[in-house]
Amino acid sequence: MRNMSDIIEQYLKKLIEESGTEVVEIKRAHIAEKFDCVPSQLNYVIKTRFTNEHGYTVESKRGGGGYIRITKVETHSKAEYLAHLKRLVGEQLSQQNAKHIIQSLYENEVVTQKEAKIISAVMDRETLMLELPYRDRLRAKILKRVMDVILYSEE
Amino acid sequence: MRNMSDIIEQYLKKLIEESGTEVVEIKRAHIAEKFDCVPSQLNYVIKTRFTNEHGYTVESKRGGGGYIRITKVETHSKAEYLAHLKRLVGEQLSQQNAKHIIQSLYENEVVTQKEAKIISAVMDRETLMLELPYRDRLRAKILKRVMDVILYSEE
DNA sequence: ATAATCAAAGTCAAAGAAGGTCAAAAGAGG
DNA sequence: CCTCTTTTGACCTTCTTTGACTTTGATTAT
Repeated sequence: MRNMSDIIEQYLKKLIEESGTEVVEIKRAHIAEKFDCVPSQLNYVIKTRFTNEHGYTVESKRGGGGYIRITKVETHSKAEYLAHLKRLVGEQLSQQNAKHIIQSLYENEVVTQKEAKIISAVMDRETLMLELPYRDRLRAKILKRVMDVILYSEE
Repeated sequence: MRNMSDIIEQYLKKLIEESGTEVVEIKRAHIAEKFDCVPSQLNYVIKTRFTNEHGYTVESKRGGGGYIRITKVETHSKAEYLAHLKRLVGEQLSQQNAKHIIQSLYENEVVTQKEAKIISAVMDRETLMLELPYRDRLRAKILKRVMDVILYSEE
């Protein structure tokens, strides 16, 4: 094994596997001590090896009783499909195109009807009280974020 | 459970549930003693976990025979409940408060977990690339629109 | 009645306990 | 060498715990 980050990565993945639940909750300082490194190295490991793209979701809480929770998520072929749509969205997105994409998501059973309605409502130009270059940019940003959540939230 | 505040929160919620009446009345000092903490920790727990945004109302009385009464806001009529939350949102909404409200919607089974995650993602400050007075306004606008959709999209 | 006293609950700010960020320094590979 | 990745540490933000002090309500003594 080449370096600390790789070792910690393996360790965390083993923890997840052994837990049998696809979830592991750690104390940053505790792991840091175990591997004799600074706490922020954990942030580095997580940022480079447990990203959405790698198929993980990370939540955390500060303060007393704080924690970092890493969850592994399944991402079959849906990932491809969503990645494709995200590329399609690009940096700007008209309301028209947004509607089409949401319709596609619904038809492919990636979102329910209610979810589709929520997303549509959010991206309506009435809701996004902004002038035009910005509005389309925000809409693109929102839809791409939503797609990430959809992909990485199916338990 | 990770810390005292979380433990006390769970305890109080269990009390409410078990009472069957959506109300619970406690003695601050008594609970503090039970959990071996200072009385003012109860105020902290209440202020951070039993707010209006969370769907609770709190009344209290000082002096001899004093008490703290926590009431869970009735959610029998979804319309009423959503109207209440919309009023709470007002014209501006911080990310913090948005989180609380979404949590409340989830706990009251008005939205699914996936829907909650989608809505949270949309309202994240990372997503709404705007400076501060505008961002909170947009967030308020979005959440209220989403609530409308939720209300009118079922039954 | 009034005042004094006791019995709650409320407020607030400081201290403590996590985790997060960022950029500089150090290493590894080509 | 030059670039990319990893390691470190100083500083930041968020959340929790604690305690001294305040306010309010009830009771008791004058």
